[in-house]
Amino acid sequence: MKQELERLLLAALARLTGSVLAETPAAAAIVIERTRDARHGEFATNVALRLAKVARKNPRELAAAILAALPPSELVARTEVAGAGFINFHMAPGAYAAELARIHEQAGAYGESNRGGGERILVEFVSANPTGPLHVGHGRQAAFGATLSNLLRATGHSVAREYYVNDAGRQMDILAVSVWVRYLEALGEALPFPDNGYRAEYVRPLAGRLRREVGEALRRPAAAVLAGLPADAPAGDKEAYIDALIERCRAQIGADGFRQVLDLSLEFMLADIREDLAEFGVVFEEWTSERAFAESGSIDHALEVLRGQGRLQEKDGALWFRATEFGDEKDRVVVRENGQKTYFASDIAYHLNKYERGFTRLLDVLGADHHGYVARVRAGLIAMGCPGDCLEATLIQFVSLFRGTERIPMGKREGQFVTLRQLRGEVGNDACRFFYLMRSHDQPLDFDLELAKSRTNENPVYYIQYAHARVASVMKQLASRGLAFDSAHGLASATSLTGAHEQAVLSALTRYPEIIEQAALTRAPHAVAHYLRELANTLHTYYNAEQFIVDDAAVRNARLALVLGVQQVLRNGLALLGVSAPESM
RNA sequence: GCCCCCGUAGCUCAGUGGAUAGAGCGACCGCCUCCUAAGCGGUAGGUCACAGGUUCAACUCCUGUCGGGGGCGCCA
Repeated sequence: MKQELERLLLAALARLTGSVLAETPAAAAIVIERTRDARHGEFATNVALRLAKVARKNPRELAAAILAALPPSELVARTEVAGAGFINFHMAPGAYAAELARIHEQAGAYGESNRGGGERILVEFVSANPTGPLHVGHGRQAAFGATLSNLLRATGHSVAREYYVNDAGRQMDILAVSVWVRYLEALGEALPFPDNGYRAEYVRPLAGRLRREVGEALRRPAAAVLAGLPADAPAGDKEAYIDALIERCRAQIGADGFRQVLDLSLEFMLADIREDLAEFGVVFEEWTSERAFAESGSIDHALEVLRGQGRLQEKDGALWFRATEFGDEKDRVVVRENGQKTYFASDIAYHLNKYERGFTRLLDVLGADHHGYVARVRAGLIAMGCPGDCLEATLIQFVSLFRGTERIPMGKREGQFVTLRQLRGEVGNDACRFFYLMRSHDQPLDFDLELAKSRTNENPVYYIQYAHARVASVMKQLASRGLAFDSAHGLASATSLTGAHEQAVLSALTRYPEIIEQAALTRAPHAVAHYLRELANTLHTYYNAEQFIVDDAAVRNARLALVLGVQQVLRNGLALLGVSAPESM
């Protein structure tokens, strides 16, 4: 409906071009909104107010001129100039009936558009280090990234979802050495666990697996492992200690042995993460390994591009990227004194690679702690000749778990650690996805386990699912009375849906495409969650106020067509969120 | 020191520069002889942190102040 009005307005403005207006405004300048107050009609636009200045006319006069030039449409019952110069549109009942018919016809595709014009977007999300299971914070990023991808697809973008696996670097070494120490322990060697190691429980089964695979081949006496190592925390430096321990491990079991432990750990953790996400309904087109990426020479390629642009500089034995020339607050090291490429070098190389693969928009879903990272990577991209605005980062604020009013402590390195899997197991996937998406991403999330589990009216997930199930229940009731829904009859009679409740339902229902478009554009999946609650509310209200299964066949079929339309839209919206739409509850 | 996010009803939060700022929960009062009461209706509850600025129009944009949360300083 809104699109039709936009088309009409644009036509009117084109007609006025040359006389009242110097030039036709861009389509993007036309803003049509739902009205807050039904007395102002269903839609309103402020174009006259916005164009008044350049047209050198007073807004109300301009609005009247626009209305005079507006092509006739059977969807619009009446228009008016209101207030300071708003144009209000009152829709004809036939407009809603036509939209309802469209819902029935398009079914699962209702709400989709091609606004994106096939733009190629790469959405990178989760990308958690494979050094442990996903925790509840990653869960929020997973739900957000998956739903945002769904929204972008629904609005006509070509979307690829990607997980960047940080399988190179020191954290993986620390995991490997942690596994090795647990393995030695299991074989009876007495040695302390490193302060900076991965202490959590999931490391032990990894050690068990290593033991099954290699037997005692990688066993070394504790005395040989520990001899001459610096002191660990608290007396010494835990970083220095773990680095020394990693070196000792390599010396004791050889580079191949170390690699074996590392690969086994990596494979195990990655399989765990992949399975966890799949069970959560989150899938990726691509899992990019940082290690494979580096070995392919792509980082060197990026550094060559930078060098070619004259953006690199040697200083203090290290190689620097002059990021300050691109708005970053300081220059950045890309190759350290010891010859190792930095994480930053690999990051900008990876983003260059995305761009070179043909993606014109790189969307990173990141934890809120990564905010400093964005300006750096953007600076790198610009320096390498990519448009800086192709990179867009969405920062996801943190999640706190509550059991009622009691906060559940979390910490990654410590033993206590609430995983996504534990959370899903406790509250279920549906509540999990919905609760994660209920709040704006830049709002910290307090996730109440008790609320998410409760089967009461306090729980918004069930409220929406119940509305869907209720319609299914009505249809069962219909069948049990020996009646059938006549779709053609119902849609033809839909102009009779003029009651206040019916109007409210129709109004909410037909907003769906607008919500989807807006949510995709502003990267705001929570708008869908809020909308679905409102739509469910109109359905429940209508349900309480009216009988749907009545004797008059025209009324009955029209009402059923309406509630089936609601059910369809609820199903479509829940699908975007990754929440199931049950037939009964 | 620098950076990011937030400040809206008792609580938790919505609100792409528009008309009288909304929802849920909590509180209070009502509604099943009826398609699922996991539901519905009503009442009460507001200096949109504060001060300037931009604008025909500011909860919304800009600057500053105060308050809360988080991050950064060749670590990944």
